Amino acid sequence: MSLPHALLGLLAEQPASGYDLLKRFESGLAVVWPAQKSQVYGELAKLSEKGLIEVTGTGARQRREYGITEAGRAELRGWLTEPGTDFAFRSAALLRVFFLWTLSREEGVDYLENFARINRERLAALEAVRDNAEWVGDPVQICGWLILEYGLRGSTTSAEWADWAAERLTEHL
Amino acid sequence: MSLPHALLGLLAEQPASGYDLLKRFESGLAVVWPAQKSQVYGELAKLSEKGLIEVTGTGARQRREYGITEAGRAELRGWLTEPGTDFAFRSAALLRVFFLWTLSREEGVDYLENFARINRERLAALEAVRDNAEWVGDPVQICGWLILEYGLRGSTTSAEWADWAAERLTEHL
DNA sequence: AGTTGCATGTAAGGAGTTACATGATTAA
DNA sequence: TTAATCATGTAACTCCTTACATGCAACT
Repeated sequence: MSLPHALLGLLAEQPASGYDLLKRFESGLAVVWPAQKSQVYGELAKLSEKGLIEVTGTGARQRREYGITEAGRAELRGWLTEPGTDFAFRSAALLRVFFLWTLSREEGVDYLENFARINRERLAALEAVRDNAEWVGDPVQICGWLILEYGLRGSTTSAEWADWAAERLTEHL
Repeated sequence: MSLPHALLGLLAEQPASGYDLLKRFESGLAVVWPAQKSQVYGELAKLSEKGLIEVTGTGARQRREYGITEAGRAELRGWLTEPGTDFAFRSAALLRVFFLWTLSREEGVDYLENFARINRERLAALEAVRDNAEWVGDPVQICGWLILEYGLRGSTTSAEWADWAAERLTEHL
């Protein structure tokens, strides 16, 4: 159950509407946790029912702004500090690699080269984010910076691995 | 839609029962794509209805063995070669990092140190797999080996990043 | 006779995706 | 007045998880 906690985390920083939250997902959070609008609006309703967030104001175009409650902050804290934390991750792109032996060598190598290319594109995009940001050093931004660095290191590692894997496939298949 | 394709991929290698497939998920595939038994049995029924797999034999204890059909191989091939491939991944562990600023410095550092520890444990487990395996070099095993190497590199990168991130948090928060 | 491992599922519910649907406000 | 953007949702469906449920076979 991560989406509700992601919303609580964003609202812990400042009040926001569903629309605002969706934009903040797209620019940043979506890299590690994508979310659809129907799901965000649905979760906001549930969180509100549970008293973890509350409507703090309304605006033009039936805008409804939510803020986190004390109960919400406690829930967020629990999620961040509980010991049995979920480290599972899923990647369809890696799953495919298990089955590359069913293709020809050329097709397999193509797949891995594409894998490398996608990761280099992502790396370039993240470098642009890093270079264009103004680093003021508030705690929120620092955590974003940590994730950004993870992205930089991770896409580099992935791209290099895919190059290596393409060579191994060429050699051994 | 990855689970049905994962099953097709495993059956492309050799016929197997739901039980067999579950064991093969646990030892290997589950790292990139976890699956529950209820889901596997359910998917097998669906794939069979669609004609992508078929019952190839029965055994003791109502064992039912499935094999992939030609239509199934075509479907698998399509999934592996289609251009608009899904590179999204989800990680609750990284999502949490976005919100470490809501904790104290000590708690944040604890989280990252635990992150590093988990990755070093995983690394050790993968090294054991690598060192205990007999490498005969058939195509199926080579693809497994590529994934294993991804795991080794990825957990190393993740552990080193977490060390680095813990230092940054200590310095800047 | 009892335990372990093999083998298959159902039921219920929550998480996530895709498509559809509506309406208000602002700027060109 | 038209288009873009802001803003909120519902409906239908699939995917995934957890808990429950059953029974056979082999070994001790």
